[in-house]
Amino acid sequence: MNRDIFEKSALEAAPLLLGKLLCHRTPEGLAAGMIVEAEAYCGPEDDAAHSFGGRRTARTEAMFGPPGHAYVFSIYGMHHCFNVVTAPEGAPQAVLIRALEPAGGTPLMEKRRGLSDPLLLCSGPGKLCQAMAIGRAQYGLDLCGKELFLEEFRDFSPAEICVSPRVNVDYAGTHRDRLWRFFVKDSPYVSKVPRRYTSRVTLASLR
DNA sequence: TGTCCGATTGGT
DNA sequence: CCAATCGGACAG
Repeated sequence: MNRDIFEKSALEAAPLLLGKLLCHRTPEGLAAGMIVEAEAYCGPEDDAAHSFGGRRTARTEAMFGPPGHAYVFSIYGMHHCFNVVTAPEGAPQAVLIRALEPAGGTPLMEKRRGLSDPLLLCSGPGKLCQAMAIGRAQYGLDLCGKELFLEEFRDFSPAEICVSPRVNVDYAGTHRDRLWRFFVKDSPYVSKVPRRYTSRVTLASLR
């Protein structure tokens, strides 16, 4: 995929990433899934972002780097989350990929997840990292490279994209209720159907 | 070094 | 609702 989409702000890039294929080539084989859910983390001003206040540490370093690279972090001592770094270098923004619709290498995903229900393979940020074998080793990888990369797949019209508040960021202050989660309308592969959500509205109204 | 806690998941 | 389980952030 062309890098220009990654140069946009996280808020602009998140909905555009829906419908793209996330692919991971490993010695075990190729696994791929279509992105159906993503959240924007908007940088220093965003209370929910790891880069809030400009926090720059070994963990968040990738977010400060050039766009189109992987920001992977571990959580709860047992899961990983995968983000696409967006915005120009120096602007620590990222898009959390929250769910995929399996699209290739499904047997490999089933083996890694230890289950076969396609609805449960990648319906959550931790689940998709396990299914795709994304972990510490993929931290910082260039997503325009040959190992972990995105590909054009299909497009969704604004009418097919819904928004809701982000998941599990109640700790965040003023940005807790921002409608910065984007997902494909009626997709059974979304991590969880939010209580409240609306059809996508204009970018301006999201701010 | 010590303490605290989470952008989750799976089971009650 | 709740526990699992540990790397990372930060205070001292």
